[in-house]
Parts: sequence; C-alpha cells; structure tokens
Amino acid sequence: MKTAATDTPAARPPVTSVLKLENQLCFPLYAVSRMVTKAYQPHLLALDLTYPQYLVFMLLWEHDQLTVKELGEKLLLDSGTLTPLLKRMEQKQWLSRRRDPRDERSVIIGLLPAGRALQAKAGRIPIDMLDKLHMSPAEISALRTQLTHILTQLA
Amino acid sequence: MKTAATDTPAARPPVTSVLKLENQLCFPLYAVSRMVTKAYQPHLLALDLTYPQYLVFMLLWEHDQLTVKELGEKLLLDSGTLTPLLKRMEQKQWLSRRRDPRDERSVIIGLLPAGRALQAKAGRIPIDMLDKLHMSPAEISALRTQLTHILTQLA
DNA sequence: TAAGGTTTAATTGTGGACAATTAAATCAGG
DNA sequence: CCTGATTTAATTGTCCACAATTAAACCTTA
Repeated sequence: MKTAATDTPAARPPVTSVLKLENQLCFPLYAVSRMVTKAYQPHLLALDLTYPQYLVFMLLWEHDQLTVKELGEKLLLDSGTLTPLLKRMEQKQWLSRRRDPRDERSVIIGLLPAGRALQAKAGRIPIDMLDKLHMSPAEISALRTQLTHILTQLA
Repeated sequence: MKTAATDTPAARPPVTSVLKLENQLCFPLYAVSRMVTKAYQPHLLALDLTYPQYLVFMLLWEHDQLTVKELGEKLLLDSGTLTPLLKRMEQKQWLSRRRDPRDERSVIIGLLPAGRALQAKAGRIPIDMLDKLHMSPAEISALRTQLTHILTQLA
C-alpha cells in the first residue's frame, strides 16, 4: 500500500501520490533553505548584511582577492546576480571593484578595511546558528556530506 | 596580531574555520535548493510553469480549493509572494481568485479546468527528477526526514 | 596581422522572496 | 449597538536569481 487511497485504491494512486507536496524531496529542500536564511536574518541585520552578501564575505575573508568569475564559480551564481550585489557592497566601502590590468575582461573584487572589520563581528554567527538547529556536529556533518553529494550530481 | 598567523596554528583557527564557506551547512542547503530548482526547469518550461507555481499546483491538484492563507501556511510563503504569483496563474486561466462570501477577508483559490489538465502532463516530472539525483528511495526518504526535522526546529 | 571564435562582465527583463505598511472585514467586550 | 483589537490580503520597496543579450577584450590561426 504505497498510496493510501481512501476510496478507489486502483484508480490513479501512483500519479497522485507522486505529485503530493509531502512526498517530494524538493519542497523541504526549498523550504528549509529559505527558513535557514531567515534564521540568519537577525544576526546579519546587525551587520547590515544580506545572506548572499555574507556568503561573498566568507570567501573574501579567506581569499582577500577574487574575480567575479571566481566568486561565481564558488557560489554557483552568475554575473546577473553578482554584479548588482557587489556594487551595493562597494557603495558601503566593504570591497573594491577594478579591472584586472592584465586582462581587462576580468573584474577583481578586493576586500577593504571596513569589510575586513566585519569578520570579527561575524565570528559568533555560525556558533549561534548551530544552536538554533538542535543537531549534533555529526548529524550536521552527515547532512552536509549528503547535500554536497547531490550538488556534484546536479552542478 | 589577531588576524594573520599563517604560521601560528593555534592562534585563530576556530574563528576562521568556522567562517569558511566549506564548513557551513547553510551554503550547500542554499546551493542545492537552487540547483534542484534549476534541474526542474526544462520539465517545467514545457508546461509554462515556474517552480513555485508547480508547488501551488501540487496543493491544488490535491485540494481543489484553498485560501491564500492556507497556501501560505503549507508553502511557508506570505501574501507578498503569493498574491502576484497567483494573479499570474489566474491570467493563464489555471485558477480562479474570489473572495469568500462568508468572510470577505479571505480569497479562495480554485482550480480551473486548464489547471487540472496540467496534472496529467506533470505526472512524469517527479519520476524524471528522481533519475537525476542518483539516490536510492531510502536515501531520499532519510534526507527528507532530516530536512523536515530541521524545518520543525526553525518554522 | 586580420578575421573569427571565445571568454568575461554588464545589462535587461521577468519572477520570486520578504519586511513593512495599509486597508478592509470580522470579532469581542462592554 | 459601538469601540477597539485581530485577522486577512494587498501593496510597496528592496534584494536576490537567472535566462538572454550585448559588448569589450582576448586568443587563435590562417
């Protein structure tokens, strides 16, 4: 009994159950992603950051200099998303945007002091977020592994 | 000197590593969700549907009539997202929007014939998507369970 | 070196997401 | 009944996300 048909067990059960929201993997993925982003909100708001901007910062805190292309490859985002986002971050003096003199097609994003300064303030965010999840490090690690695996299948 | 230390292993490892993209759970969640949505694209495009519209349809195919509030509760979306989305779906004659005569504050969304007709065409989508994931039903079920659990922690 | 193809960002247009506000309808207490 | 609080959608404004197009710079190769 895979469909739980209440009245006509043989009629259309396979088709219907497979098209039920509760039987999808995609919906919890979509919903959890949005809810997790929302859970970051209060922490990020205190730093005047949005969630995708926070992701950009995590890369810049580590690498200091990256091209738009490199950011896009690591975040799986294209220039249509990144260009306006990076311009907003530039306006806040968090980073610089300049063409690579050796290849004028590339735009190099560089971390500025104000952007570097946010790193210390952001240090508590991942810790506070882990609290909200009520999951053990092992569970989190396992989930990340599964998701990363899916990513390699799709990306 | 709290920032650098490529040479002093004990200095700031906790802070930095915790702020690395690769150590986050949130990023794979965010990226996988977008990639899965993108994987639906070719299938949905054939039906002239977007992914959130497809989610709305899965609920309407099951329930036939739902208020905006009920849709929002089930999809975890607010009226700022749903109202314009539902208006676009109304324009395509997929559904109707009318006030509840017994409570004029509520808007009842009703499935129309053209919307019902899409159900049959959508039947293959979940099956085709499962193929793309290269995961066993058990793995998928386990992952859905974990995600649903996180959802209850956050929502 | 000139022509054609490739790479890289930027731009444009559409469609979500969501916070905050507005406005109408309903409800509860007096 | 009347008043004030609550519920519900709609609206507004900002910020992603992404497909498709454009344009400039670079590269290849004949």
